[in-house]
Amino acid sequence: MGRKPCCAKEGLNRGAWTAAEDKILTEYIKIHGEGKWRHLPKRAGLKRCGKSCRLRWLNYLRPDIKRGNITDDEEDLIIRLHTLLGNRWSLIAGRLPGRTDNEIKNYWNTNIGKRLQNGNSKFFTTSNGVEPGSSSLAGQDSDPDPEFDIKPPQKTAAPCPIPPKATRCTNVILSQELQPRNHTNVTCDDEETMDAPPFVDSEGIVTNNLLDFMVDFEIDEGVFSDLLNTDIPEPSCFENKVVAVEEADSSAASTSDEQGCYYHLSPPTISNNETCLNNVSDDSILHSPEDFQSMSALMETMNSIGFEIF
DNA sequence: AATGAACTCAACCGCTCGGAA
DNA sequence: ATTCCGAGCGGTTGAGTTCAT
Repeated sequence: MGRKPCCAKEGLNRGAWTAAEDKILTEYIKIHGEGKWRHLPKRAGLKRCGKSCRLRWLNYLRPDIKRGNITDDEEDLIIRLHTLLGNRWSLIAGRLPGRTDNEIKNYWNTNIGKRLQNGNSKFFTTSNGVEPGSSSLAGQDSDPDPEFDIKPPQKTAAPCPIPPKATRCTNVILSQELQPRNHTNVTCDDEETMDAPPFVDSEGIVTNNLLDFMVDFEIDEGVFSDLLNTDIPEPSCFENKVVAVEEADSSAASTSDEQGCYYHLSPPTISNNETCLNNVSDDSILHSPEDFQSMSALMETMNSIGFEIF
């Protein structure tokens, strides 16, 4: 016996909204504001469930909704953020003013996802600037260029560096050569870093290399999604160099508190030394378009929240 | 022109989370 | 500590539209 659908009540309208219903809902929200969705239909005189009203308002009627095609810039940003965040559409939508999570989700599923399945995207570029599989968007059916054997983000099983739900981000590793100044949310923890667990890369290979040139910071009570939306008042206080984000092996965390929520901002490759960091924008250190994809996505995101990237 | 396939996207569904009681 | 409820999220559905034959 499953749960009753919220619109199961007899007499409620379902399906496409009429112009009249839109008008009623818009007028009501203009006067009374958003919220109390469950009671809204009755009070507004709509034969809809609250959930349906909420969705209609958020995805279609809101005045700040941006209509029209997704621009190239927006698409690039969607791809970058998806690389970073996975299918967290609302979070992605939050970075694209006027776009809704539903719209982005649909766009991804019908455009970008499909294109990536063919190993082809405007976003991925080679070191010489040539578009991988540059057969263009129109050439969706063409075979992917083996040189750019991009593994597209899987619909469900992709090992996204960020888990599906917002997770506390307890540790951020930044470049050592630049010391942070005081900030309310960030504390430097050099001593602990020296005793920090070895870095474990995505292949499960343990190395201490990163600790040679990384400093560990703790973000108190930080949640990664919050971090992405944070307005950092004094970006210069960080003066850091962030390269990429990678989930460390949670089993390497020293306390149970840290397990399952332990992240490193790290270079895309762990085999290089400090020069890797300094030359991170040099494509030569990137081993695959995938590296470029994830790194660029992170760089842009971190840059947008005030981190200095080089 | 007719028809079926493919595509798009608004809407729905089930689930989770967080706050209030 | 537990339960309830409102709200929000991501996955899925299906009606309408466009495209190909």
